[in-house]
Amino acid sequence: MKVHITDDFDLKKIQDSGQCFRVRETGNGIWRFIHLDRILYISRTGESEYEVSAGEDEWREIWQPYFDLDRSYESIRQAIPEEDAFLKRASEYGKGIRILKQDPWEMLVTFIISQRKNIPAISKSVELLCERFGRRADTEEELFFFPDSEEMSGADEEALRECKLGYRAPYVLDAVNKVRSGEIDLCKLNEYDDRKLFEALKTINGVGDKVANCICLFAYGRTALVPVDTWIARVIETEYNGQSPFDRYGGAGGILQQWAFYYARETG
DNA sequence: TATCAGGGCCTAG
DNA sequence: CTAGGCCCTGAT
Repeated sequence: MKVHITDDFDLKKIQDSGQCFRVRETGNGIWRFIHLDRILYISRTGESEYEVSAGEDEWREIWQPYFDLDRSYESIRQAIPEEDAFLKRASEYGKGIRILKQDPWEMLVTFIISQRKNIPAISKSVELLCERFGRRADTEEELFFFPDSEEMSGADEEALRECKLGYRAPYVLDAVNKVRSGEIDLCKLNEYDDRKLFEALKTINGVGDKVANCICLFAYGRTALVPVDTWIARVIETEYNGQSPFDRYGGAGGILQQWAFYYARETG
């Protein structure tokens, strides 16, 4: 099926934006995305035209929200004043990135794993986790879904360490326990305001400010929240004299953060 | 081969 | 509030 996307949209930049770790280019300009047990193949076929493997209903109900397509990123870019030269530059450089609305459980586990790792190492661990605990997809290529909390409930620390989780293994076990017991209801958390959501996530072992903000932004679409990692901390220090510029942009701070992160990481 | 840093967080003091 | 320690991997 063909779809039209007129707003900023760049598959390669989305893949490299550091919020998703299982997106692959399968060749010939076709990108593969996985959300829960859905797989999407998508390629650009014209100025604002894309070929997608999904039907109309699935596109509208699953992938349109997934890519946050009801929001105009172009107008967010244009609202940045010229005086804010760095963010102006970063937003143009990162034009095409979207904040993906991904599965909360997957984001919780993935960003617990992410601490003190680089992106290739995160991808490796996530892939091992999928192969070991996830369900195999009914596809020609060997492909595994991200394991849900039930599928991971049989995991012990040793098995997780074999997935290269290191000292994070007990953290992930705590996440499994809290979700399986109902102490944390990832679906219910959606009803909380930003602050409550953030605090609830932090009750899980291994979830600090940075990881909690990532989950809020990349799973719950809380675009006002700004994860501060080493790259963003560096930007705030060197470009803004230690004064974070992101709060000035209210509800869009998290989106600007993503442009800044991408720009800083890609250009050194 | 050795060294360093990596999308941090927890615990002690 | 601040300093170590942590388990490894990827990069140089």
